[in-house]
Formats: sequence, C-alpha cells, structure tokens
Amino acid sequence: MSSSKVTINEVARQAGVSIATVSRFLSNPFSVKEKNRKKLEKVIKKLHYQPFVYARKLAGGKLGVYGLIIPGYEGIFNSFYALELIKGVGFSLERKNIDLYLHIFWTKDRFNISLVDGVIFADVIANQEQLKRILKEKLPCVVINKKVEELDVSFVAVDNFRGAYQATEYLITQRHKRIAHLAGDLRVQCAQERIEGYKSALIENKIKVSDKYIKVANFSYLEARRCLEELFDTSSPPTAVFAASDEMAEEVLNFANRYKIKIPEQLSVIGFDDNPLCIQGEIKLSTVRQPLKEMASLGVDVLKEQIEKKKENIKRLVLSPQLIIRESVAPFKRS
Amino acid sequence: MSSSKVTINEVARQAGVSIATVSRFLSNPFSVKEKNRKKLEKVIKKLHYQPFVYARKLAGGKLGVYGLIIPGYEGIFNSFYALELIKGVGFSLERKNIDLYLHIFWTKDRFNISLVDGVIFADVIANQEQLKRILKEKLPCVVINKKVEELDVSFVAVDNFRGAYQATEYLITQRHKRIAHLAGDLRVQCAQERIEGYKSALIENKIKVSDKYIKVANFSYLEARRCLEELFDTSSPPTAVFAASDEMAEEVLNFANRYKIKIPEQLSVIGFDDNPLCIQGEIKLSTVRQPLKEMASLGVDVLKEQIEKKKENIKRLVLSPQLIIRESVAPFKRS
DNA sequence: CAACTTTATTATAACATTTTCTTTTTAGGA
DNA sequence: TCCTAAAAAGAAAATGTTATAATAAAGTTG
Repeated sequence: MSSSKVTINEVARQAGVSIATVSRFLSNPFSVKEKNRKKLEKVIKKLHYQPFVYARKLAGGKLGVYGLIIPGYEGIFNSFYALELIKGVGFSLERKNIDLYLHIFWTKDRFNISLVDGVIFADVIANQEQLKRILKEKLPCVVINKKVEELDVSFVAVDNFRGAYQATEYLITQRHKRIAHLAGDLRVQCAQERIEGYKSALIENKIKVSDKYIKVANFSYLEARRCLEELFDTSSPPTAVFAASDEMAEEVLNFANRYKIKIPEQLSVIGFDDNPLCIQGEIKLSTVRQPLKEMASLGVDVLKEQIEKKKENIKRLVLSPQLIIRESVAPFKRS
Repeated sequence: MSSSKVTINEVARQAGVSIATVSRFLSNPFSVKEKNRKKLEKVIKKLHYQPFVYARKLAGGKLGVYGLIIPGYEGIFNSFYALELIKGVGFSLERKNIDLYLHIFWTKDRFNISLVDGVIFADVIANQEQLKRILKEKLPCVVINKKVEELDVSFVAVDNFRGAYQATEYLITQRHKRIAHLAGDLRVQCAQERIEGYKSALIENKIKVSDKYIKVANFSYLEARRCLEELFDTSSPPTAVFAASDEMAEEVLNFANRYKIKIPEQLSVIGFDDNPLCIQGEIKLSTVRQPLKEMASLGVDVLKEQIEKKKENIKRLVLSPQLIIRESVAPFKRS
C-alpha cells in the first residue's frame, strides 16, 4: 500500500539528529541551531518528507486542517452566497497553509469532529443540534452569517437589517410608496432580518406595511416568479420591488420583460448580494453588497486565533453591507 | 482541549471485553458473539463513541475519507460542471457513510495525500504533476472527466466527441450549413474533443470546416459575447451556433435579443451540459446533456472498489451524452 | 576560569487504534 | 464423557508523531 513511506525517523537519521529535533524544527524552524536547520531543510526537501498528520494529531499536535460546515439544502450550489463563502474561506486558508475540510450536510447531519482542528460553521438553517455538540466537545468554532447570541460562541455576521433598511429607504427617497418585498427562506436568520429592515424603513417613513406586498420566495427564482404573478395580479401592483437576493431580483427583470413592463421607468428593483449576475444582463441591477469575502476571511482569523491561543476569547463581529446603485431604480412617476 | 474523549478503552471497559474485541466489532459486528455484540452496541450508543480515525489509520486501518480534487481556476464556482460533480460525489459518498475531503487547488497545488484513503481527481486543467505524484505514492485514484490513456490509472469520462457530433449533425439535418462553434478552454480535454466532434460532423456531411466559424471563448460568457460580435460582423454570419457550454449558449440568446435576431427563426442554438439555466429563460435551450451525476457516482464506486480490494484493477469507463431538443433550434430558411 | 544561567538537544512516554499471535471457549463427533 | 477442531476473545506489539522531562552544550558573569 503506502509505498516508501518517509517518516520522521528517516529524516532524523539522515540529518544526524534526534526525532525530537526534527519535530521541533517542524513546528518552529528557529528553535534549532542554524547548522541543524540547514541540514534538516535539505534532507526534508530531498526526501519529500511530509509529516503524517494522524500521528501528529494522536500525539496531541495540530492537524493543520480546518472544517467549513455548510448546509446541503437543495440549490446550495446555485447559491451565490455559499459559493462565495467557500471560495473566501478556501483562499484565506491557503494563504495560511492550512487545509480546508469542506463538510456539506446533505441528508444526515453527522460530522466527525476528529477530522479537524476547528470549524467554521455556516449551517444557518439546520437546528443547532450539531453546533451544540461541537461546543460541548470544546472544538474551537466560529459561526458565520448568523448571530448566535444565545450560545457561548464567536460569530462573524452581516448587518442584514441595515442593508434591507437602506435599500428600502432608497426606494422611498425615490418617492416609491408601493414597495414589495420578495423574502428568502424564513428558516434562515438573514431572511428574517431583511424583512425586518424592510418593514422598519417603511414604518419610519410612515408608509403602511401590508402583508400582501411581502411574498416569501425562499431565495428561489421559480418561486419568485409565482410570487410576482400574485403581486401584479391586483388593482394596485407595486411600483418597486426589493428582493432578498439578486437571483430573485433578476427574476423580476425577466418577469418585467415578459409582460412588457419597463425597468426602471415603470418598476424599480433592488436585489441583495452583489452577484456577478447583476451586471451580466441588459439592465444592471442595483443591489446591496454583502462583504462575503471579508466575512470568510475574518472567520478564519478568529478561528485560527482561538485554536492557537487556547484562551476562550469570544469575538462577535457584525459587518456592514453596502448599497450599490446601478440602473434598475428610477424615481416614481405617476403614469 | 478535547474534553472527555471517549476512547475504545472506555468502551471495552464498560462492555467488559478487551479493546481487540471492540475493534473487531467495529470492522465486522458479526465477528463477535451475540451477547457481546448486543452489549457493545448499547455501550457505543450510550457513550456516543466515535472511533478516532487518525489512530485507526496509523494502526493500518482505513480513514473513511475520500478526496475530491478539483482545480480552483477563476470561475470554478460559476461552473455548473464542477458543482454538479461535487454534489454528485458528496451524495454518493454520504450514502456509503464515507466522508468527503474536497480539495480545491486555488493557487498552490500542494495536496496532503495522507488525509484520505484515495482520491477522485477532477483536475482537468493542471499539469499532471500532482496526479503522477499520487500514482507514485500508490494512493488509490480515479480520474474523472478526462481520458488519461497515457498513465496507468482508472478513469470515468464522457464521450464529448459524440455529444458534439450529435449536436452538430442535428443542426445539419435542419439544413443549416453555416454553423459556428463557441469552444471552451483549449487546455481542457473535453473542449478539444467537442471541437473535433463538431468538425467531424461537418466533414462527414461534406460541409467545409472554416476556422472563422470556430471561436475560442474559454467557457466564459464574457468572452462568448466578444466572439459573437466578431462572428456576426461579416457578410456571411452563421445561421446556427453550437456552444461548448450552456452558459456560452445562453449568451448567444442574450446577444440575439440585443440585436433583435429572432431565435430560433433566424438563428439556431445548441449548448452543452444541461444546466438548469436552459429552461430558466424565455426560450428553452436545446443542449447536450452530460451525465455528471452518473460520472460522479461511478467514480466513487470504482475508487471504493480499488481501495477495498487491493488489487490494481484499472477500469476505464466512457459514458454517453444525450442530445436534448427544446426550443432554440429551427430548420434553416432562406430569408 | 569556575559557577551559574540560558539554550539546544535527546530519550522516552504517551496518544487510540489495528493486527498478529496466543489462549480460552464453544461445538461437534466418537 | 472426552477429544479435537473451530470459533471467539485477549495480550501485546506496532504505527509516526509530539510533549515533557532530563541532559548536554553554550553563554554569561563575577
């Protein structure tokens, strides 16, 4: 099987030092004298020695592998959000020479915690069963994109309320009054927060909140289509739509195109995410940019700190989204 | 750190057997007598015992983790192909109770082979450096979506030549003669094969192959747009386009929409992949369906077999794609 | 330059599991 | 009931690494 396995013993022998020295060299090269350091560098290179992570972990060392846990809900891989997160975490770890163990909960939510040094938990949907287990086992952990106030755990999240508020407020400054909202999956915290932000903006601007303008489309373009049919099949259709994701917002554009509704002249649209999709089509979509890369990279930093300095220093970061105005919004004009 | 870690020792103690018996129970429950088996089942459940995969591997056992290696080229995560593959492998492994270690080559192509029992190698772009290293280390390995005839390795691939041939041939049966091809990234084998399939279909139907109808758009919709501008800025623009991916084909639809070219009446289009995108827009895109899920699942099966039966039985499978006709093709009519 | 302090190195004991080799138990005849 | 063969269980070695404690080497100071 594993052919000519090069072990720390062989390295030690060829370098003429003890295995302890090799081990120390590996974890901190400057803890061995220059002469030995040079020698070890050479031997390790020559033998293509790679430490055996199992033995290392078994002996109480670090694995050099961080886990990223994300939910495997249908459509996860059409979800800009998840992919951007994976990419962000992946890049960030690679720069730190740490391996990424990406765990997706497809159907079962079993996760073998011994596979990693710590986890970034992005499973925003699932019940907190797994998260609690991880915490109970004292595995270093950072939650991403969810403000888990009720548990003793670090998190890095985005201020979804504020993003939604800003988007809605902007539509109001453009004199829109009948503003609809295409909401995301209600099991997801950020979808809830976006609804709240939307409502707050209306209320503070003395516009009545009406349930018939709030449609739950579960972040799905297909459901968005259905919702739009309902939304526009009334005597007072909205003059603006704020969607909780760009994919749903894009569907508004498609819908408008089909029914010859002019955008932005007859209907204004704002999305959420800043998906490349926004600038792909004919009409460039205005949106709320989520700092996903920053969130991922901060998540990695917080986790690394927690793993290395063993002190349990809980950090809670909330990042600000940014409203990006493009072509899909125009001031309301009585037609 | 790792708090109250439950080990095999504790299980053995509580069940009143030796650790060897527990170990044997774990690898084959029916190798221990009923009384002990029942007892062990109960104790393991009670303690939530999870074997420590590293100690297991160190002692010569299996890890229960398979690797999937994919290239981290820019755009990987907008690539339907890669995502479908990840999903396919993930599901397939979960059904077998095996963990997936997803390794993406972002910038460096370092990969710690000791993290897995074997790998599915989908890095179709990178040089074969890593693949050769894996083979040299005798790590069980299956290549996916690339026919690596020159190395002693199993693979599961799709007959891209045939898919491209069928698509092009279908356009020819619809009386098209000026058929353009939007090609993918030439570094990728399947892009090459699709070009060959396209050319063959033309040649065998006595249509002259012209380089000005073959444009390399690297699987990118932006480059596709540029290519289309060139393609239609001539006195004899194509009457049909066969694109090597649905994303590029979709861009043909956008392009046509912008220039008021009617699809399919004035321009026929066929894509490749069977991306959900195809049925998302106004005009349902005809395409060549790649059996990606099947490929992933077969890849897993072949790898598992290789890992379990140690004999080196090289398997090479080529799956057939399927032409799917929707709305984007019409017979050629002189205008 | 001796005595002491700091720094560098080494020997060795874990770590949790599997495997091989023994030993014990069970089952099946005679 | 005894003997033998087969099945089940156990003891102990081995796996590659790190951490701890002990030792050796190198500096520093009076």
